[in-house]
Amino acid sequence: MSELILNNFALHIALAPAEQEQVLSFWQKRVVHKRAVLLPSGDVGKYLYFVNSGSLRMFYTDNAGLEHNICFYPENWWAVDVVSFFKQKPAANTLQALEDSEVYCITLPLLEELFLTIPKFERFFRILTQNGFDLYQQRITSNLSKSAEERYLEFRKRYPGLEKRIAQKHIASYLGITPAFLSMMRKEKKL
Amino acid sequence: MSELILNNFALHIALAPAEQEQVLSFWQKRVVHKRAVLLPSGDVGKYLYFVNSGSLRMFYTDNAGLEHNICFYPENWWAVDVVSFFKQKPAANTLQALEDSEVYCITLPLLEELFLTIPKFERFFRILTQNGFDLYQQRITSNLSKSAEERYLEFRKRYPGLEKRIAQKHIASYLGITPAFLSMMRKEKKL
DNA sequence: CGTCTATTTGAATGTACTCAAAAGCGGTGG
DNA sequence: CCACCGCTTTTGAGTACATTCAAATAGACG
Repeated sequence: MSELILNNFALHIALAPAEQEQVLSFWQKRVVHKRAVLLPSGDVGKYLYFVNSGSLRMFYTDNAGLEHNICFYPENWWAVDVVSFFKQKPAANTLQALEDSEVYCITLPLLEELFLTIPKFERFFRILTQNGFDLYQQRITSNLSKSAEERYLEFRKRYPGLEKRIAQKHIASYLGITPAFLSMMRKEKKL
Repeated sequence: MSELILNNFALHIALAPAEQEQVLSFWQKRVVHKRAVLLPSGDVGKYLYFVNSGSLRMFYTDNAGLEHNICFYPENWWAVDVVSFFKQKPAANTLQALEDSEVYCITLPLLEELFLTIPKFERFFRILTQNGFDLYQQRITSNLSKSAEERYLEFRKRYPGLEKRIAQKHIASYLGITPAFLSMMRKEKKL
């Protein structure tokens, strides 16, 4: 069986066959059901996740109790509240499954052991953080400079096919518009 | 003379007096004039900056040629296009001085030497990246969930007094509104 | 001091919103 | 397996927040 997570590692670092076997032993495979909460806001992030199948979302709940989707994590994405996990602080956001999903997870102590065992993983996770940084930076400029329609097209480009798998209200929340407006826009513009 | 940059290091790591002296030798002090461009978009980021006095901004120029401010860096802030500097790729954004400023800068090779010489700097810059990540994440939720007025108040809280030092159009661009609307809002709401 | 750019102000406009109602879809239990 | 209940999406009408454009004023810089 070809493991998606090994292909993902291979994007940035080369692992010998023996190392691949060894690495996998650090990870725990878990199945989570649709709507399951992997990290409730306020809790300290215990795991870092790799999504093997299905999809997750991270969202912020505002003072009025409204949820705002910060990011989606379909298969082949890494999901974690960076600050909560690495600094072991209460999470400002919630991590939840959008579909029945299969994830690999690892705790911080084990991740640190992995860094000691196979040091090139330091490099791998540094690159991951930088990519996440880049993603967020693009998201900010996008929110500042682009219309709702352009942002929707960017969403479709970043997450191909995801619009058919998850609720429209989640996409609307990610774009910063109302579900009603997204619905109208898709009809008018034939998107 | 008490160095602002040393106090900044002390926020996350402890340095012995001898180390402090040694660390400073890695940095180069530079004076930049108002409107000077420290990193033009398209160039590969050569330096990482610490702002000792004055202020910088990072902005994205869209297809229509309009500038959108991603972040401000007044004194005691670290300024860098993370992806361009660490991955040595062409910058998507521009880094420019908003006021006459004094900065400390370091190249990537020298930074890597610093990591080898005083390994706890690895930790320092990892924390810095995580804090930047946190900042961006908050900015995204803020753009998704808050009104222009609330975002303006957040800006004032994050950058105390900066609204009196830089042009309103830059603040408007940071907030994602027009200068005309910011002006009107400040008048109506007495902000 | 003059020029250039930034800010203010006002009027007309548009993008995206709220609220409400109807229709559609999905999950659950009988 | 179907019927029902609840949540999601659609649709429409009226509305508000923020925009554009233009002109007047103020401020910064050489």
